[in-house]
Amino acid sequence: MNEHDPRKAAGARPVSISAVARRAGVSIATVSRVMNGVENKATSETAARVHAAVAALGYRPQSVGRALRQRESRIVGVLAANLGNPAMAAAAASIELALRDAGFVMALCDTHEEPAIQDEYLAEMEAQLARGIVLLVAVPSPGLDRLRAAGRPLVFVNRRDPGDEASPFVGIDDHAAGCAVARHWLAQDKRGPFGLLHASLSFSAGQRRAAGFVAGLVADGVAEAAILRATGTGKSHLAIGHEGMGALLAAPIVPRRILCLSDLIAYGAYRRLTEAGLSVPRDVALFGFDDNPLNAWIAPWLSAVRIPYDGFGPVVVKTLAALLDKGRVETAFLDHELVIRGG
Amino acid sequence: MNEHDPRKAAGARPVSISAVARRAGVSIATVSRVMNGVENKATSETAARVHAAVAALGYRPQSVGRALRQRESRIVGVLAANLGNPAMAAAAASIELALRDAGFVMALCDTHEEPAIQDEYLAEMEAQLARGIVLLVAVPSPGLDRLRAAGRPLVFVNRRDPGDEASPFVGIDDHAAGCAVARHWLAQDKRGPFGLLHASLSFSAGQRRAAGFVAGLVADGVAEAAILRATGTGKSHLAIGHEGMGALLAAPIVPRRILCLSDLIAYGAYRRLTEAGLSVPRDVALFGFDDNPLNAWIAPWLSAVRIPYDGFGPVVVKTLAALLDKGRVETAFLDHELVIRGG
DNA sequence: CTTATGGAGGAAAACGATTTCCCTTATGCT
DNA sequence: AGCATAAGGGAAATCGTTTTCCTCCATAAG
Repeated sequence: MNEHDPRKAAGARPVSISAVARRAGVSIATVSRVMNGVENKATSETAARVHAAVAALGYRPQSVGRALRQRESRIVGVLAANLGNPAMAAAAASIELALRDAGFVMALCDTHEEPAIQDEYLAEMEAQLARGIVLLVAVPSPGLDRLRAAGRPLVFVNRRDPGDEASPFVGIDDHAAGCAVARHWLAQDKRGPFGLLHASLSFSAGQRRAAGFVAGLVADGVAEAAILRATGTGKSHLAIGHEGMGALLAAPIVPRRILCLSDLIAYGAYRRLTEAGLSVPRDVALFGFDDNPLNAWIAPWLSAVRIPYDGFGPVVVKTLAALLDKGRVETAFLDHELVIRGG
Repeated sequence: MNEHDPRKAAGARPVSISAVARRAGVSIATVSRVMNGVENKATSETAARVHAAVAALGYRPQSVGRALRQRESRIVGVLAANLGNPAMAAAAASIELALRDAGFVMALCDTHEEPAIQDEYLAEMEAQLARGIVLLVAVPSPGLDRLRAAGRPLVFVNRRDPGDEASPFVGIDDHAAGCAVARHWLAQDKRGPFGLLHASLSFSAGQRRAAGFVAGLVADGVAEAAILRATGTGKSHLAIGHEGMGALLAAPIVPRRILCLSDLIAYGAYRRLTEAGLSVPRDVALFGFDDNPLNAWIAPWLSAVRIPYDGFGPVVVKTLAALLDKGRVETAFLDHELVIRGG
């Protein structure tokens, strides 16, 4: 109702706790205690006066003051490997929401899967006294080793800690998911060859997905030789899929069913197939991993293992909270789902 | 070469400036000055001792201390409307890179185009003493009005400040871009009707794009009545495109060329057309806006106005720097480009 | 020989919050 | 009455920096 903005009247400086204390006629200690809901430290009458002053001045505590004193800020760093991947963006959005609900503030970064950039951000998060760090697909790096050794709260999402598989982790059971794809295809037709397109297999997620897929096929009698693997160069999964698909096309018998260890790899493969005049999924069926939200709209030709990124947030925060409050290391597995499209 | 991590030996507390000072045998003031490169305040010999101590202890200044003293942190808040849109994710990535080069730290948030969430983040950025705030597609909100009135450094990207068109802005010339699409289509065939699918037109970007498109058509003799507009409900551009396309399909004559004011709207329209058994672009041609990086891989049926998000970063930072250093309000227009696909 | 001048560096005061000691007062119990 | 206890609240220390004074010393100019 009052159109006058108190913050402007207060001058260039933002309203500080001492201004509130002065206006309420109490000490800054009392204001602090009321703001933080400390019990038995203020009569309801005093608290009301403080709240009135806070409202009148539009006071909001500055995070830096608190962070300095407590040697800990409310920031939680989220280091994502590639925000250009809609699946990761979805995961980040979900995590952000959950963090905010829990009273944290997300600082989101894109590491481009570069150890140097990851280290840069890890150091920056330390400098900001971040409460914890969430690594949405981590790469090995010296800084990561340092923080792990120092016992800082780290939560790994989607890809396990490359330095210690026992670190807190949130993700799906990659082996089971790979296996499920194999079973799904075998239920249709047991004849190979099958294709497997992957990026670097030096990380846990890819390894497990591939291993599960192969294990699933082999368990049902498919020969190892009937599983053709290919990859590409560089960091872009799109380019890797494109290049890897080129390699598969050069095989004596081109696989008619190809598992791509990420949606982006599948996109690359799709383009390569289109360039070769082949139709997806009529000539070649592709199976992706992630099932990012756009697939339903523009990739009706792509089946995929759906990773429930939308639901990651609460689980990540719960895992982080367990680490912070009780020092307990938790690993949470979420359920995947096969989304079958096309045909 | 030394495997012993100095930070662990220092105990739980991170290395502080006083530890460095002690080790170097100087005062903390001198350490601070050396770290900040203050001239004429230390002999090269003293500076060398300080640097040696910094290296030995692995010291990195804590941002909170500095922020508290200077009443300003190195954080720049980037509030994006929707990170699920790959175009925005690309813009955010570019901005992040440029900010880092300039010595800032990005804190990225997703406002979901909700005024309440945007305000929440604006307030949080204030509490963090953010150096500036970049709004990657802003919505009107009380908090935004407050910050603008307080003269805080705000840079608007892609969509102008809904409260003041004169605020610093980085984006393309939307009117010219809309006009360019019209001319492109008229050069092929002047017969209508034409379609226009849009989300809310209460914001500058959409308004200008639509106005430019219509102006371009009308200027070449197309009747206003031959331009069919449609939209949908809700916030999701995907759903809006889907629903709006449904409306256009109900028209007496279905437009064979439809401009969608964002790629996501085009995706929604694509799905609706596919559901109706129509082929894109054979039966209906779609033109999008943004041309997000995935289009080249999986949307070969979509022509689009390419907005050079990859190049936004340096321009945004330059605009922000002009605002911070010289208090100068700049508006930067980047060149768009028509990307023609399919057919 | 005095007196500016400027380089080198230390002591201490901020910055805005939280938190630890205190001190006062009121209440309940013997 | 005497005393323990607890509630209510203030003064001041503290967190890690930056920055303002200030001092000391060497050199150059007069």
